[in-house]
Amino acid sequence: MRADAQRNQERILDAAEEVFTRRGASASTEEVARLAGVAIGTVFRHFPTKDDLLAAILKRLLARLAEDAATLGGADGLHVFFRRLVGQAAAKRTVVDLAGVSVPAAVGQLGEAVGGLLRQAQAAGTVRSDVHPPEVMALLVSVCQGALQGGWDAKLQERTLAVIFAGLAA
Amino acid sequence: MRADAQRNQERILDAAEEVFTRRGASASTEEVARLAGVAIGTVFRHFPTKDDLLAAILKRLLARLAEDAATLGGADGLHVFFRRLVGQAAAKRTVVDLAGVSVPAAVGQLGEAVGGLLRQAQAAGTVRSDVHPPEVMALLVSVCQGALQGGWDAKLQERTLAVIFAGLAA
DNA sequence: TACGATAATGAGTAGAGACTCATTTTTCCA
DNA sequence: TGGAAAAATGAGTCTCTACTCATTATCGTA
Repeated sequence: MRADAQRNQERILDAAEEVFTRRGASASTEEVARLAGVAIGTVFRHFPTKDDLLAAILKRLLARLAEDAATLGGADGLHVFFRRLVGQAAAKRTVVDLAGVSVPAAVGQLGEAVGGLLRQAQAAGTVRSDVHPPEVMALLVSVCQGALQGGWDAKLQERTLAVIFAGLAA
Repeated sequence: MRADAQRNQERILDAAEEVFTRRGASASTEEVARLAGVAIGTVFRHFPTKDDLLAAILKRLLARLAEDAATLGGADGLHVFFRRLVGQAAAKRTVVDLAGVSVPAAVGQLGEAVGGLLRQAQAAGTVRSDVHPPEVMALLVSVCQGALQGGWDAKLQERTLAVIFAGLAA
């Protein structure tokens, strides 16, 4: 891949994340191009379809989360991850507003990372042993969407997570 | 209001709920008109803007929930309400996907109804007394969005709610 | 540096969907 | 029942945006 192509692809991804994170998935591709400083045709050369672009940034977002989760661990790694996710979602309007996009592989990776955190928390006795990965993922998605929707302030984040943590506690 | 006008307004609301609940808020106004069996102009006579239509059905949905909540009560009324909401959200794609619509009054009513349920549950000793209405609403919204997004099956609904109920328990 | 291959450009196309309005139909009261 | 007000109709307008493609610019190699 030529150097300018690679540079532009990264610029486009960054711009797309910024734009879709702010204005939602219905923002126009032209706005992405403008922010990236490239022509509209360039965006479509790299991502033939708007959905391809959405899928690409969603994949990157999920991969970043999985990576983040992988650096955590220990007795309260899961709790830290919950807090980070909610904090981010409350601040931004993350792009997890469907649009029909799906990225199975990236979701799988994140799932495994979260599974790892859960196992460690259970081993440390911080979390009940009859809790399974699927409901933990479900809670993460829920609380992420909720914070996103409602723009929770710090106090509300803390109190809501307190209930969930109490529910997970041994 | 003339009889035909009232009849059509109700038909339009029903059709809109059906269509937007199924295909999401980006479904076209024409599809609503078609399902309602009226011309497109009639829809715009009753609801001058698509957002007005969305706001109207959101308001009706919230009012219905508030009414539902008001009929519940006792030690586990709150739990029943949680279960119903999640069950509905998992089945349908409820219209709470923003679209910039807001209906403060309807939200207020629902909030009061939920507040009542919380008070009763706390009086009965089913729920901890240091839990406040805002985080209960936040959990409801979260879990509703989560179920909506993920299409939870019955087992996942049960397990996820079990964690939350444990967190709320005295 | 020259040149072929790769990429960028941006005006243009096409289609979808929100909204309008002159005309026709329906309601309902005197 | 007659007729005026209210409502319904639906073809048409207008804007917005995803996507194309002939042309121009840039890159990397020999």
